Amino acid sequence: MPTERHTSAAVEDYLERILELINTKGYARVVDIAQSLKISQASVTNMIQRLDGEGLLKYEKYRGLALTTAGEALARNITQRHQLLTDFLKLLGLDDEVIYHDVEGMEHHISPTTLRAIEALTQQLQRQPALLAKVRKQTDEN
Amino acid sequence: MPTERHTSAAVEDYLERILELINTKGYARVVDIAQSLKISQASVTNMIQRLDGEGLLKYEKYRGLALTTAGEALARNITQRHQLLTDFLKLLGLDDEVIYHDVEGMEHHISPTTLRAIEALTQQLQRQPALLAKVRKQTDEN
DNA sequence: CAAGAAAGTTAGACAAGGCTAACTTTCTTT
DNA sequence: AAAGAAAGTTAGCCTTGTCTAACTTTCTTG
Repeated sequence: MPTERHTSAAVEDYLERILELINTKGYARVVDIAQSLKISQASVTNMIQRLDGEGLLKYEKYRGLALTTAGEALARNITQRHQLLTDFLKLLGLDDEVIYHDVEGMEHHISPTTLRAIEALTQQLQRQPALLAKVRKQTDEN
Repeated sequence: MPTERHTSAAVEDYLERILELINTKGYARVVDIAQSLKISQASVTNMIQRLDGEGLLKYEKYRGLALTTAGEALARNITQRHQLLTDFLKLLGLDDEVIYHDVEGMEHHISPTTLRAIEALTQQLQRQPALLAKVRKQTDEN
């Protein structure tokens, strides 16, 4: 049985970006992760070593890294949360910048149950363009 | 012009609880705040002194504290975010426990714009019991 | 293929926010 | 009003996650 993970927001952010880099560039170098998260390379090296210790990725000094099964599962999970929340907020007609910022903050604090509910809601809302129009209008008022 | 506040999640949590205590008991003692946030009294004393320094509350050693205008404004703002998010999730039929947990995490990361949109959505959804029923059913499926 | 550039690492510092233990002040109770 | 209880404070420590500066390894390129 997979033992319980108690991942911090920071760890989730790292894994999310690493997966994204691997998916888009094929690999994730320290320098890329640092740029993507807007933190120093030193900080990345540090965290990478910790994540290796925690079995979330395999790391070879000066060489490179790859997510383990556990790490990838976690990364995919976060990515899914990110995507679902983004889809939901997009539906409400919010700016991409605002969406990105808020999702980045909220994604670490949403439980599976709530996520499911929002997924269901998003699905239903997609069939209610009139209702969505009202929401958008009301939001933009002022 | 009120200078920009860059309050941490921790600061927001303190202010929120302090306002809640004042509203329900009429005052907020260190021991109450500690119990409410499930942290030690020492930590509370520490933070209280910091918040006094930042002008968010007025504090007299061994005596008591009161929110300043700025502190109360902030506290009300957080409380509003909390309430709005709670109302929204309640509509989706989620458990109180889940709602509480998720709101507690998310409330610190939601921008005014997104909050407005969710407020508008909540309002519209209240007139769509059939849609909400579908969402709830879909959420509970397995 | 050697030297400079780029990437990666290490060491040491720092801020936030939490803790415990020990001490002080205030409150309560007799 | 004195003593014990409750509340509050201080000091010192810890963890997380960040940083800069200095150093090492790897890559690139003439």
